[in-house]
Amino acid sequence: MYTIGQVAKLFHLPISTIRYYDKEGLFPTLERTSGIRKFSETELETLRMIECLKKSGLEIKEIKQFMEWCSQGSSTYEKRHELFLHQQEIVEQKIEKLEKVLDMIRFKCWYYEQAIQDGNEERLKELIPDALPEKIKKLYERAHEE
Amino acid sequence: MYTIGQVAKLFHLPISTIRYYDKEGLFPTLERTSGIRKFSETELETLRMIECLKKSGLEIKEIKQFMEWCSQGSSTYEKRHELFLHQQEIVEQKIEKLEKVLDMIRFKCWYYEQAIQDGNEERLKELIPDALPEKIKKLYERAHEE
DNA sequence: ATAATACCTAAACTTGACTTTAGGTCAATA
DNA sequence: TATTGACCTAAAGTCAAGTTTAGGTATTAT
Repeated sequence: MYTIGQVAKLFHLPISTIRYYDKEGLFPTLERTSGIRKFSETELETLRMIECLKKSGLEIKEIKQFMEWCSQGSSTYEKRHELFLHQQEIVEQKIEKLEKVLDMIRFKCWYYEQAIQDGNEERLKELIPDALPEKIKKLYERAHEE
Repeated sequence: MYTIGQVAKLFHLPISTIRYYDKEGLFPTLERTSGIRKFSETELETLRMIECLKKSGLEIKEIKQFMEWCSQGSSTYEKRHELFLHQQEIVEQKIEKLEKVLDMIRFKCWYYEQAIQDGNEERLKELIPDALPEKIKKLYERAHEE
């Protein structure tokens, strides 16, 4: 069993955030002794899930929905499974988009390295887009497609 | 040259968002004819940069700073280069974190498949963490490390 | 005994990134 | 001629996700 302060340290979160999550109903089975929250292993796993689902793009409300399903038992296994299947796709798409962002950034890194060497952008402007070195051209194209 | 409406369509953005970016100073060289904004290729590339930098986690203020550097010419090449080097790291870290999130999600997908088959979580609870199948155990551990 | 800590609540405040509203100009179409 | 459509502004409103404030309790350290 952990107090809110201990949990805050474990997860590097402000206490106020954990209270806020509780107020929003994210710990449906959280117990208290004379008003004071007692966090068990269940709540720690819940917090891990909250962090995971938040990073995957869910809102607090939606996470609350999921936590409600959890406390409804075996009848919601299908729903929970579908949620994760869906979030899997979402996160895979997020990663793909970030890979594209990374190509744009890599292109710009190269661009400014050249600009620093040249002292201006005259030569570079001539190169774009067709006369770029092969590797750089690929970055440029992936970053500019659509 | 494009009107704001054309740009909005090209980028699938609401007109109000583009006006907002302009108000925040994100198009330092944008020209107008009798009050009406005229977007050139420069502004389109700026918009691509805005989207890229936003996805990499920069705030509008910071993007504005970058745009100011752009209009200050060659004296800011170094700063701009450093910004991209830094954002490259940030985005690489973001991707790593999302890979970890993905492991948690994959674990949960497997978990609920099992729970659906079993009709309950009894057997599963016994398996965690040591008696999990090798592949699943790896997902579980990566998702729970730290 | 008093002061410092760790906990509690309700309610107001903050922040960033937009979006909406209310009002107006100008050109073209019915 | 009137109304429709595309543009404009300033200012207010919205939304999520916290954070801060103001006030209170209970336990422990000096």
